[in-house]
Amino acid sequence: MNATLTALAEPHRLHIVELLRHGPLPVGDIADRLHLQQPQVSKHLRVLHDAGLVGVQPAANRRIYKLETRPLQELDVWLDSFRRLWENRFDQLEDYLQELQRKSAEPNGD
Amino acid sequence: MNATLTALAEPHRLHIVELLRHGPLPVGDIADRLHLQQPQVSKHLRVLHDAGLVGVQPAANRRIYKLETRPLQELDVWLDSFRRLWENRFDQLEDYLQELQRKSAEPNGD
DNA sequence: TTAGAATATTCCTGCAAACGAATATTATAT
DNA sequence: ATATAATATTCGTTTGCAGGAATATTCTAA
Repeated sequence: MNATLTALAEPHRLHIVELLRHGPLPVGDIADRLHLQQPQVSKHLRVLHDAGLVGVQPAANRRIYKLETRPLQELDVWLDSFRRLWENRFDQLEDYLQELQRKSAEPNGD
Repeated sequence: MNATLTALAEPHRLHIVELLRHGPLPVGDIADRLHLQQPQVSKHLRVLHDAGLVGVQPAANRRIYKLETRPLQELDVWLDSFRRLWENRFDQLEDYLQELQRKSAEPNGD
């Protein structure tokens, strides 16, 4: 979980993940599309790989990276425990009650 | 998005968010339950607040922090674009095809 | 107004991470 | 074996946090 969030918290890495969503890519292509130096891409891919967010498949001279969905699924599960907070609309009710209280305390709106 | 991920990538802050999932809390209570110094909690809350992940409501001497679900909803929406990758099982098919290729290339299975 | 509780901010230090440049590694082709 | 392409790693530098300690702020109560 933490490794996943840490990996995704870096803008370039997030971008790489979004790029790989459309299919596997070799390192060079990623570097080209993101306008990054190849070494930086390799380093970012290493972090993503350590976090389990990408997998590699060697192909001749190149290494094809592809997205691994497991960590994203875990993130999804984690989010699920919060989902009812906005689906059940309990927060909207709370906001509404606060709004009422605010209006009664200060009749002059904003 | 990036602010959200950056904020959640810190273990203590993630813990605070999980704590606030069960309801609003004043700073002191958070510090107690997480065994953290109050100043550190205030600083983490500042980051969470800047990211829109928490809101504050002053109450007398104290400041009650509560979870804001908007950023988590955005994260949910972002995840949604990846969800079909594991729901449609295209990746499993890909794994299966790779497995076949691996076996035919090396008959002696590891 | 003064004392005290709850919270926020500042200053400092240490550390981890990102970048650029250079170099090393791995694989292919001749 | 050598040259070359693709990728990975290392090194040095810089920057951005996170933590601790101290201090400042804000609010309440008398």
